[in-house]
Amino acid sequence: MLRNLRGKFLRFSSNTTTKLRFSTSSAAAYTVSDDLHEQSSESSQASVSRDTGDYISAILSCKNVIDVGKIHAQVIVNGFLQELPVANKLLYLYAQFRAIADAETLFDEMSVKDSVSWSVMVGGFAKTGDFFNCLRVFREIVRSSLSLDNYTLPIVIRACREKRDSVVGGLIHELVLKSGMDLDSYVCAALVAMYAKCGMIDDACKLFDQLPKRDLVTWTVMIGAYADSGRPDESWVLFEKMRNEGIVPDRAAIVTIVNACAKLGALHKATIVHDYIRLMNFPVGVILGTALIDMHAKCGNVDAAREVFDSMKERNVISWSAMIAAYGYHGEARKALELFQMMMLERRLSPNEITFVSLLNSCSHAGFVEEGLEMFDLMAKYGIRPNVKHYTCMIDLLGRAGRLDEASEMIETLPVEKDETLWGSFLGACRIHKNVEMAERAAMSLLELQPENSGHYILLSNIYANDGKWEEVAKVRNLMNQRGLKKVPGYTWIEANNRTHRFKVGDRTHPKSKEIYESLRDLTDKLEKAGYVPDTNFVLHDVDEEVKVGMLSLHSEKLALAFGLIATPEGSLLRITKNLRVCGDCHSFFKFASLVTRREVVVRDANRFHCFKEGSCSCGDYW
DNA sequence: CTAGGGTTAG
Repeated sequence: MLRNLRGKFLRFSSNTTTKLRFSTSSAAAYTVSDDLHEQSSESSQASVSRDTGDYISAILSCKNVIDVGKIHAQVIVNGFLQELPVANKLLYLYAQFRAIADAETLFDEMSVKDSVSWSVMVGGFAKTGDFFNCLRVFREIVRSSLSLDNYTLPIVIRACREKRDSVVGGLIHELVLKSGMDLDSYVCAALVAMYAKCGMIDDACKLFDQLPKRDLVTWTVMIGAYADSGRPDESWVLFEKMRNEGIVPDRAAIVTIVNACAKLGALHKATIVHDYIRLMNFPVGVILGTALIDMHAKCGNVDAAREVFDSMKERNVISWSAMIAAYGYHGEARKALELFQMMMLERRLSPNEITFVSLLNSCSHAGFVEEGLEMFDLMAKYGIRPNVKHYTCMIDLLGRAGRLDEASEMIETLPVEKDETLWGSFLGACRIHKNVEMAERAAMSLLELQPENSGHYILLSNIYANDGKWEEVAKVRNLMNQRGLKKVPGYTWIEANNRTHRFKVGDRTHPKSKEIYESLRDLTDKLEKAGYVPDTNFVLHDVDEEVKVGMLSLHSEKLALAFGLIATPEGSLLRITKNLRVCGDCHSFFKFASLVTRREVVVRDANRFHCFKEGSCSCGDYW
């Protein structure tokens, strides 16, 4: 049975066979100097076990590959390469210093190898990011009927995770199950992480639930898995559960939950987590610090983000980029640009492609067209070639500013492959500036790229409807029905009294539903008197104008706002989160609402914040 | 002697 499974694994997992690469060993590059030789012969008088230990500690004290090579030479001269612990330790250190070629040479020369030797080789390839060869060596282990061990398995499972190869990963899982080994927590953690990263959250969850014992790492992996799968609320539940079981988080676990809170976007939870970190006196290093910056920023508190940034003793490019992005989300392009200038003054730090995405995004959110163009040109000076994300920012920047022709020309001459986000940005701009032809083209491209996304069909049919092309409308609708697609709901959350409430279009599930609708009707009346005009261009359905107005008033953003108005005390800030981009009509609705109700409203959508105050938005008209 | 989980964009 197991033999069959091994065969199956080998058939499925090997797509190519590569030959081993040979290279000169570092040991060969050294001659043994007299004093080393003397020292070695001296110690050869002693017992074997002591010498073995001596060599191991000598190897451990190596600071670089050259040191390892020197000891390697001694080991050869004194005939200690037969001692597996010694040879394995040499292998391990070559691998640690990423001298994988040296490790391979030594491995091939070793006449006796044990499971540790093999495991170290597998780990060595993984360390250098060569997951292909990592799995290749593992296949040799499987083929040679050596027994699987709990040291090698986590590494190869991680390799599958990195390669997003759930097929091979699943086969390894099967091998583990059928081999009758005890479920090891290292192996399980790796499997859960692998399934999660491959988007198979249900498999990850199932495995996690089956585990007889869960340690800190398995919990952490599962918490992160939920956050990665767009279910950060469940990350939070799991984190509390873990603590209730008496498990104390370490720094990696804390970073994971901070990350989940960033995705949650709930200010209240962000505060709790940060207070907890202070209470537990967790050292805030670069990684945790950066995660905190990101969390505070995404939960709407840029000042707290900046405070963390300023308090950090050490910062890397990621920390700077996170802080620049933080200002970008909040429409503070000036501060983002200032921060970038400050970063340039720090020698030894150079911006990476993400720094520029953050910068360009800041510019596009605030409508800083010229500055954005300048930054885009600056990329070349740092040897960074724009990728599709940079171009998306530029299309967004030009498009929102109404420079559709320039945006369109950029799309035509794009040296990179266009993705759905890029077309989505362009389409958004076309809708803002009501350019039907260009919108049609963008929607068609979206439909080609993602034929399974129902939103694109609705969008395209609406564009045709606006243009009176009813035959085309029917065609698109039919196509959508043929493919059995249904609409995905857009949700809106609002924080009130330390709780988060969720709404979807036309929601009536909330216990205060009746009051919410009354309040909304009231509010709409007031806003219309103040000058708000419903923009039915944003109703994605082919219905009468009157019906469209009715549909607009069912938008989840508005329900959330109406609820916030009745559930929170006057004068307090309203925090709203939307999982899709807020439409133009709601944007204008919020502007008027902030004027009429004298309430400040902060809306987060697609990682952008819109602060509505006294009838205007922090990002001007660049929503 | 060898092993699992953690930071920035979209």
